[in-house]
Amino acid sequence: MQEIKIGIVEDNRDLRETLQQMVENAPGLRFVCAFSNAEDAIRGLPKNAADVVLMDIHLPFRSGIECTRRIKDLCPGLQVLILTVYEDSESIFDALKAGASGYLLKRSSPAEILAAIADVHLGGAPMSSQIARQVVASFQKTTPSLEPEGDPLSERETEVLGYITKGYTGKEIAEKMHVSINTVKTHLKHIYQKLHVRSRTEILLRFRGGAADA
Amino acid sequence: MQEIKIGIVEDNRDLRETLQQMVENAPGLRFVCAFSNAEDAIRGLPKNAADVVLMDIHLPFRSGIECTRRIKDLCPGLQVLILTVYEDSESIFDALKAGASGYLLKRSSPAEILAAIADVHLGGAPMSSQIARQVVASFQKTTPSLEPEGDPLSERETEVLGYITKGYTGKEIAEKMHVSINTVKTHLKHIYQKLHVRSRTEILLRFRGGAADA
DNA sequence: GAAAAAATCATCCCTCTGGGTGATTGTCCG
DNA sequence: CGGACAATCACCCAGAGGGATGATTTTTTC
Repeated sequence: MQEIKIGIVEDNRDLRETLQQMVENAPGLRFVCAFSNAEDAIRGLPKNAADVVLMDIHLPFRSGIECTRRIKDLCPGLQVLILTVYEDSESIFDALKAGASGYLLKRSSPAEILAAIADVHLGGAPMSSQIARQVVASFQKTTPSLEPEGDPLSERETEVLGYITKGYTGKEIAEKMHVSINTVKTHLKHIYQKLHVRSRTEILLRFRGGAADA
Repeated sequence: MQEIKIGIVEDNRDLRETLQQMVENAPGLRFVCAFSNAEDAIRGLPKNAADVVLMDIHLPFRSGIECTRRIKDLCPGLQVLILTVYEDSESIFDALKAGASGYLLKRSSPAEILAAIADVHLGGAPMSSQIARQVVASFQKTTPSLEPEGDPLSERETEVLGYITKGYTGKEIAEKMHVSINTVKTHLKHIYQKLHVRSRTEILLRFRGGAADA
């Protein structure tokens, strides 16, 4: 197998050089570049054909998350491994959303770090199962309950809601349910009231992920 | 710490009894019930206050995935750990969507199985990093490229698309972008042409997950 | 049996949406 | 310079969407 080419983005000089040496001494890995800040990385990384980038999540100006987003935009094939001190769910979560493939605690042993690099290069996504759980949880929200606990939808209303979330128009729903368009509209109004929304669009937005933002 | 109460759903008698013995002999775990098919499990599990259920993914009639969905519907707090022979991405993926908290290969060592149970009970989601990667990938689709490779959206169009996916109306977008509603409509028309859709609804459906179905 | 909730349908009204057509102003590139 | 493209705006039109109000029937519940 070809050597895995490694880039490093880390503002702490000691850690950066430690990582670099670790990579240089590891069989199967080749160190190709290192940067101490996001700007340099965004400019420099596309020129160096790295396979995997170790990215500190805490960078001076632009954060590692923003940097990850930009890098993945420029080089979609490149794998980003987030380096972090704390298992701060929030930011790791954001990093994954930004396109990171996994993450690594800075206190990990060299062996763990090398294993994670190999893992990510083989198509894995190294992460603790705590984080995995959060990702899975967010993932499962693609089919959430959607009921505001106060006023349950009636059977027919639930049915209409199902069609709405699948993108059917009012007319199509009326046909499928063998009722008039007016009936569908009435159900729809009740659904809107109960879910506190004012349009199908709002339902579609709630359905699968209020987690999406820029 | 309180003992973790374990339920088992597995049609193969040998494996079921092996698992049961393993649980009974493990400190910190207590075996509470076992079922050989989905129907019994769906009826019996709610009565037994288990914390974690080991669920075979291949069950005779109703699959373990469907069973998981039902169980999670009846007992949302209960954690389901999928048991599988193969790392079949597709079905593991579906199981996670159905509400499973993680999965376990049947060929895992007793130590690994016990570790996974402890993990899931502590809020983790045990899974191989290969599966984690797939979950992350699906997760990242919340902000997909959406471009059909043929005709890239212009800068302004991309901007409008961004607002659309956040649920803004045409009028609101016009205000935010400091242009007339007509301009927004024009951009919209071009976006529809390029993405081959005919409404915001279709965009919302494409955006985040064509993976969602009943 | 009476009250409450669901399901059914209708009519009016007004706004938003999506499609068609066309026009003007830039800018970038050969 | 001239063509291509992006961005801007306007007008028209048909239809879908959403709000308000009201009515009838069935089912459920007390």
